Amino acid sequence: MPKTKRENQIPKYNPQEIEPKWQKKWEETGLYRALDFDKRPKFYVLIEFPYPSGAGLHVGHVRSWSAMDAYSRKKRMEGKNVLYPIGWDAFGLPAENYALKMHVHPSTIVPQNIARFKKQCKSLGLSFDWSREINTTDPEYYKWTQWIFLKFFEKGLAYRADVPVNWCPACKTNLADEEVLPDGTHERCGNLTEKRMQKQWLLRITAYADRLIEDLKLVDYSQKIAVQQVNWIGRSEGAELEFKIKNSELKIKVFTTRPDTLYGATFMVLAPENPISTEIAKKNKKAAEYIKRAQNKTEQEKIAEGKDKTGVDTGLTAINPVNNEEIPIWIADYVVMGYGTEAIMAVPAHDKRDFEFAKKYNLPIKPVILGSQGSEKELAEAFVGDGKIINSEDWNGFKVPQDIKKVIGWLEKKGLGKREIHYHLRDWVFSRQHYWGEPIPVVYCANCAIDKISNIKYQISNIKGTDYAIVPVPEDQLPVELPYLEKYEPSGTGESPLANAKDWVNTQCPACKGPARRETDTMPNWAGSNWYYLAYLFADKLGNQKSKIKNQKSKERVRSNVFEENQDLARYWMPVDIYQGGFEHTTLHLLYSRFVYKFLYDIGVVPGKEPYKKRRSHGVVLGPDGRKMSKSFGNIINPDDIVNKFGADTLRIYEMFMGPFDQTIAWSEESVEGCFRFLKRVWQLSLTKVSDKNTSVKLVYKLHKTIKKVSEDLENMKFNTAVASMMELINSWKSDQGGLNKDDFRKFLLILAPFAPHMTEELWKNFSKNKSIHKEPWPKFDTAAIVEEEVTIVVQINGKIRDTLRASMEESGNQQLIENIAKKSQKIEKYLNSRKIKKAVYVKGRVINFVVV
RNA sequence: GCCGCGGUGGUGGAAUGGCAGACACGAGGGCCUUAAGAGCCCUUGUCCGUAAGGGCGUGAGAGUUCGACUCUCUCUCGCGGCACCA
Repeated sequence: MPKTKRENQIPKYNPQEIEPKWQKKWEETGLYRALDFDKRPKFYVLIEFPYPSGAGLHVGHVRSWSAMDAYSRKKRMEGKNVLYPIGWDAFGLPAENYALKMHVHPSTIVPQNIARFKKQCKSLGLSFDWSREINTTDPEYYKWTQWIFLKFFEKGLAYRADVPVNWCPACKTNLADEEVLPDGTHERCGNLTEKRMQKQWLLRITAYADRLIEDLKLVDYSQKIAVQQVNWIGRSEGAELEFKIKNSELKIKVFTTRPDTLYGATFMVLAPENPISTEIAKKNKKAAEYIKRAQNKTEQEKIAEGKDKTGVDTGLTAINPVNNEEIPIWIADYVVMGYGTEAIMAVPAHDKRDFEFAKKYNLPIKPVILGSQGSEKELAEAFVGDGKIINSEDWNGFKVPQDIKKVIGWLEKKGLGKREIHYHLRDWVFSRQHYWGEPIPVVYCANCAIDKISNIKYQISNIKGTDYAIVPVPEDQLPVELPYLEKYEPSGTGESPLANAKDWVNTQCPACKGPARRETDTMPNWAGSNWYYLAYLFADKLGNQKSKIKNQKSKERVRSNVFEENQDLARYWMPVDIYQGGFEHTTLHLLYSRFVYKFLYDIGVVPGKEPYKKRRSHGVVLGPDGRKMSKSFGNIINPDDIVNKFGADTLRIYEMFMGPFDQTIAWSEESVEGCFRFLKRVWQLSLTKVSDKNTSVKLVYKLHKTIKKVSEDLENMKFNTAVASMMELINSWKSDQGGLNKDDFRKFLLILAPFAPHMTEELWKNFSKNKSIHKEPWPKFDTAAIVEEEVTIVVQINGKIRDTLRASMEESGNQQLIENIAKKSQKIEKYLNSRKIKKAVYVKGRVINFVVV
């Protein structure tokens, strides 16, 4: 006896068999290749290219890429020429740390990791255009990362300076401000960073601060992202003023956003790091001690200390430029270094911090702003609201904040101050003391530093008492290749391990041909991702097709400039239509790459001001226990396991179904099974309930509703409800007596295709022998089919639902008729009995509400 | 402190100002099976009630409205960002 009748007749849904088969086929036919200059409208979908870690693909990658894959597939079906590329961001600390841990050279381990990532991506059936694969560690790629640096240098936007940097003792390198979390820890490794003075390369991102804010108007970023960028840049407008120190040549420069409170300044505060503080400390022991103590505090000590303010009176006085009043000068660390002028005029009556400080040290408090209900009595707290200026001679009666402009105008006219803008954003620290990065393409030449002409031409850097000219490596000598180093551990001294590559370091100066030293610092791991979205456009010229390049003579290839030569490609493809990535990159990669693109625009090699037209971020996928996935918690979900057990289609659908795309969500194994069940049901129904007979009116209605819903939801990136609506459809299909007509089933397969590309391709064989479902046009819903013939109208009494009634479309247009039907209902009659109807509100086809008394 | 986002069943979550809880998970019951699994069917916000039916329900409170998960205000809790930033 056969086991059951069914099992013998119907082939089981077997993703392990179907999926690899189609993946192979798609690759062979180049199904997802984007065509340059194609006549169809272009559509550029970008996901953040991964850093190929040793851990392999994360389910978080899958969430983002599957969803954008579905989006890309729909766009293709809608007739767009879609570019959906992938590459590898393989330089940087994580790769190097991993290599150190595994005792394998990064140049060996990185390709291994890439191979694994690639295999995993392919097993998901993502529709990447693999012909454009890029790798930031390829010399043909980083040659152009270096070229961009040279351009920055040429325009004076890359410079070396002694600046306080964030040093990570664990990673043995300095970091950019953006890489340090508010508690002072390194965002990658979690170790506490320290402040150090060090000579560093910086990129002048501050020169672009206003444009980075202003041009957010040109793009569509989600509110959250735009706000965070604006906050980070932290623009504030105000005035800069000078206070003379009594009996001294020194002057204290202050920046204030409240020049209107100038008459209320009762003391001044210098940051301990302010050079004037240092000067004062020379003759004042107490001040010197205080400064020393303040500078030794770590970030965490400062946090522990809270807002409790400390300070020291210098005994000196400053002269208020408006009224020549003499006020004491203090040094206190609540005035921080690195912002403004590192000195303030303190107005305790109208600033919370100054108020606290004044109370603690018994300093005078003088109100100069009167609020609407305010009085001039002793203040219990600082008054920071709007009001009228008082006690301020010429300014009395001015209203703030409106009249602050007038105050600044007044000050400017008298030559006492000027309008000034300050930013939280600081220049981007662009050098790292690590091996695994792009070498910075400059050399240091002592000889050229002596030469007077060169002196004008080059920046001079003093290293250990000797002046060196910083000579850029000429473009035709790029790339400056990273030498192979057996030992590449960071030294911890602040010097890059590259300094040990003597043969490489000692070189010839490109300018004077004399002996010179190469720069040994490398670029941060953000360097390669600054322009990768452009690299995809001409990937074939960036080492992507190695064989081609190796055949060319080296000189030929350096003479050409990929940016200048491929502007037509950039004009065709740029800007990116939608850029999707992690929220954590908002003030890192996203901000950096906008800055770099703007620079490239300024030097005329890219066609627009902004690289990304639209930016959305996705939520993090947490472990099943609701915590961040991590080895130490043992809660990591490996996508391979899910693919092996349920197939890629199930994994993809689950990650889209799990919740709203932009929301953080915990993994749930049981819910994955639910999605697997869904696909199994589709498979089953396709084999049992598809026929040549007409689909019932009800089911046709449901189908077209679903087509409409899925089309809209995909467009709005509401992947979870798109999947839910298809589940609803199959529930109706399952319970429907007849099932779907072949042609209607075909339509259903088409809308499912972006979500479950393998299964739908397999089932599509019944409709087309040769043409892939992914080449088919996106179905349109039939407006006539979704017109309802009958509607349910809710009957309310005073807004409470008491009954529902069915009416034809025609009837629903007649309020009087509906009212009458409703009134006749037994349930309603009960409520209307002996009560007076004050009015009846009718919303056509929806609700009839009787207001009764 | 400032800015932004959010609070809906046992769980993840749905709902152009118009039937709250779609869809899924979990749970309970049943069918099928030697059994397990898979599959299928029913129930599942909560309280009262055998039932019919009814009361209550979207963090709390007020408001606007014929009608509020949805809009406004106040509060509260949670998440994220910025922060002695002058």
